[in-house]
Amino acid sequence: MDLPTLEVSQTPKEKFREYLASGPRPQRFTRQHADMVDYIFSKHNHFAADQLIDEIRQEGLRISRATVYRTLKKLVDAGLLRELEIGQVKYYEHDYGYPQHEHLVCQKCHKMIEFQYPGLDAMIREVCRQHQFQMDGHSFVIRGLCADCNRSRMMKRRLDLV
Amino acid sequence: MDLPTLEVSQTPKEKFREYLASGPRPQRFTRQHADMVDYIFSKHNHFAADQLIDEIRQEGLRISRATVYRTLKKLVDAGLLRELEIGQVKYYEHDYGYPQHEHLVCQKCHKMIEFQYPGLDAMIREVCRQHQFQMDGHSFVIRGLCADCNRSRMMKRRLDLV
DNA sequence: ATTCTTGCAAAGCCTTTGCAACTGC
DNA sequence: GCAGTTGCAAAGGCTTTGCAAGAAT
Repeated sequence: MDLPTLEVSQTPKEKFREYLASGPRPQRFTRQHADMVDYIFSKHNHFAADQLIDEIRQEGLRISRATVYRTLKKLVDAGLLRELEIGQVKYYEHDYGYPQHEHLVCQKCHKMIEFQYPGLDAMIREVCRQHQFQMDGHSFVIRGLCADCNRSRMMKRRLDLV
Repeated sequence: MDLPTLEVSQTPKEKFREYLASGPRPQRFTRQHADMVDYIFSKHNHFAADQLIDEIRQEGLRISRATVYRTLKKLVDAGLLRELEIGQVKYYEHDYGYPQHEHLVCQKCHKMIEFQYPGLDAMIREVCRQHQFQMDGHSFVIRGLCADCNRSRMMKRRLDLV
């Protein structure tokens, strides 16, 4: 978490419960839902489903793989999580209470660095207007080497030349 | 192909052959390689591996699924194709002789609309500089409904209200 | 002749799904 | 009690890989 969090009036759990209850066919709020929201909003920023499953198990919580996948989808619909597609894998991060941003992804250490760029939002809206395109979302990822990995590669190269 | 093509001095096939021949371990230029480059640069702009396999078959060319995947990877390394990751699937498009651009992807008809935005490149470089990030590439996709699909949805909604 | 490439089928990875048992409301 | 949820295991979609046979240089 690099960026400042926003003020929010409800806890994530309350918001999820509300989302589930509303709608034409109310959905139920289960123990598994509660455990997942509690865990996710106590820690993470970026995570893949598989990582989450491992960590949840280590925490002693019992939720099946299928339920984790199903609940992640609901959390995205509820506006609590954002879904990022990086490589072939879906990653998730907090959406509720956290500002929109883009990512630099290190191809070596897989670190994800968040950034915001002032003009980006206006740019996106302008492009959509020009093409009469009704935007639903976007993904913007810059791949490469982070400062640390780049530095260590430089070091290695210097040593190799000796 | 919406954007103007660039002047290039070599044919894609020549460029691929050259790429394969150079390097510490020269690779071979096979009939399958030639057929794929010929086919891809005679037609497509955007395509997934599976589409390509179907079309290649219909054209009467015989190349196995494994070889298509392996050759696509080489074509990307050679700088002839760019790889786009959209959803869980990899798409490919011409890189050689075609300018850098971004995509609007319609979630209904899966149309891909290309766009260029003047300030984008400078923006990316600026962000990388700030984070001392050594960029290798980027992907920028805006999801939503294209003008056509949006229009037809409007129509339908209007009819539903009658 | 040597080394790289092909084709096949099998495995891999991540994610989704059918179904019977279960549980929130 | 009714409808939605869980867990399991199996299937799904896309991509990669091991290996023996084949082809380019």
